[in-house]
Amino acid sequence: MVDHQDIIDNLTAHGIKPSVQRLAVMEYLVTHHSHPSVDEIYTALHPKMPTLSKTTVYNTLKLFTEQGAARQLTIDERNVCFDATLHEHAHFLCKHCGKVYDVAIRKPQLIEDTEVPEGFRIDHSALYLRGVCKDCLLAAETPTRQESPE
Amino acid sequence: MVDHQDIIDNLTAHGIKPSVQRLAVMEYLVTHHSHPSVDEIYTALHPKMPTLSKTTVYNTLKLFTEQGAARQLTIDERNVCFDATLHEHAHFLCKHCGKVYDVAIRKPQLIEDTEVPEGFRIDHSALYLRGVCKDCLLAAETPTRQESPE
DNA sequence: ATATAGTTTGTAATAATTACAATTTTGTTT
DNA sequence: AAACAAAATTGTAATTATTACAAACTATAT
Repeated sequence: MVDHQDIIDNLTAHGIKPSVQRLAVMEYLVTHHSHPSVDEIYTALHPKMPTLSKTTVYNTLKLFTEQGAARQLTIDERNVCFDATLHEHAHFLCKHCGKVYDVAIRKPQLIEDTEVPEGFRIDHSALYLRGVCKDCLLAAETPTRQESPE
Repeated sequence: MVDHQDIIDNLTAHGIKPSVQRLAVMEYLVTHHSHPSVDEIYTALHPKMPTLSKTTVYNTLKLFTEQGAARQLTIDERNVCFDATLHEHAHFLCKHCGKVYDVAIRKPQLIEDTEVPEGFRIDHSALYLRGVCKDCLLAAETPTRQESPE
């Protein structure tokens, strides 16, 4: 459903020259909402682009983040991951399977709920939730019915 | 102002046996609200406890987190850091100096502002803000009055 | 005093990320 | 279209955070 030209326009609109590698990374981001890590993106793209370097993936995602074309998530302490969905939303990390889910925010502007000290400039906010996702809860329940709460 | 016995009681209340090393780490946490990293804690304690191992600091903070005696923050992508303040509050990372500040939350229960999917279990939420702190803004303004907004 | 479990330690291994110089590609000027 | 300059990509090496793990140590119970 994602038009190639849309991706080019998206990059261009963020002041990013649409090279083949950058297009590939952005295309991966907009077609996979799994909040991939650098390694995940590299591993997925490498077979079709054997000359792609992991450094390029790092460089590209850094550029995307700086130019506001993607968001860097630090919800998972093991590695950062990325999201090209730009509207305000929260993220949920399942501590069991490690998946990161998007969660809609009812009332935008979370910052207004905080008492940010006078004189501080806020550029960005992130709401991270942790717990166990539905799939993992069901899977844990079914087989033995013997599970620790953590 | 923090009584040694209070720290012992705090650990015990969380089911943690108060060894010398664990006491030292917890004491550091409750007397330093800088949201220290493992390395910061290790470097601070090592001179007075030359046999202390960095692995022990890792083990100890992992134990604290698991037992609910401390929180692990993933706001800074460079390394995780820790906080022994347990009441609900947000964190602010200054992208210039790297300091992490506590920020009070006006209305608790941020989770209620999100549309968490049916069947998910949420154990924890974290609100992370990023920007530039007052000190860094002032410092950037004074000398030249020539600053890029980022 | 001995056995046992729990804790700490140091080292080695792993994994994520960054630095950097060489190469390739792209764009521009002649 | 050749020559040049700038930008982007690549591969390797270095750095850093974290984890694995076995040995040494400590505390506790018998």
